[in-house]
Amino acid sequence: MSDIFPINTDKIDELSDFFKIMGDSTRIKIMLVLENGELCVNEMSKKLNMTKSAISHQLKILKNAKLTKAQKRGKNVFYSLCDYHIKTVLDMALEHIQE
Amino acid sequence: MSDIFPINTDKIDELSDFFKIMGDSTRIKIMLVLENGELCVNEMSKKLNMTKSAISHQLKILKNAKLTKAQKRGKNVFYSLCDYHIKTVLDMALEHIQE
DNA sequence: TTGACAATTGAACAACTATTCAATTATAAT
DNA sequence: ATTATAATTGAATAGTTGTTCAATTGTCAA
Repeated sequence: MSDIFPINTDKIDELSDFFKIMGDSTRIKIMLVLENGELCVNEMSKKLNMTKSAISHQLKILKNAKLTKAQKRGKNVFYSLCDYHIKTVLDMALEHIQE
Repeated sequence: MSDIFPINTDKIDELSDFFKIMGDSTRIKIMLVLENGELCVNEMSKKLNMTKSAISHQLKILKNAKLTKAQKRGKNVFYSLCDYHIKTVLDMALEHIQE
């Protein structure tokens, strides 16, 4: 099957996995509030009006996907975006939906 | 909640819905084989080694999302990508995962 | 040490999704 | 008309996923 594709099956899975992670409004919101700089779980929880647990679960997914990184300081864990590249993808997609 | 975001909640839902549709390997494969030009369901079914039914179900989703369009000629229905813009998003995401 | 706050964790539940299967529609050829 | 091929459809199933809830861990202050 791989001969008909310009990219192989593994890459396709990586691609769809990446989009799967982007395909959740809670995770999108988290990434958007992190665009202005790092935030702890508590602050995100308030800004997004969701439980800390729900946020934490999604942060774990984002961290595993290397989209966010965490830094513990005192009682708090501060999260930030892993790389700025992700903003380009978000902007690209935004451009697409509002054409 | 909308005041903390640069974009409103409806746009966020549109964004995540878009990524949800991209977040499936079958649909990614379909879009990739369509990059070289239109194909009918039968041809896609053979190229992707999947049943026509499975392909057809996913094509319906892609069509509803205006990512593909259909044109009936004789017994066949030929599908093609709606706009070239989607290729840019795919390439962008590919760049992201292989950095 | 005790109490309060921050964050994580795992189980449970409900909601959603992709594929399969069988049946159906539609077109073309004999 | 009948047969064969192309495609769609809906129901059913199995698998996945996001949130809630309760319990737990870790840290700081009194």
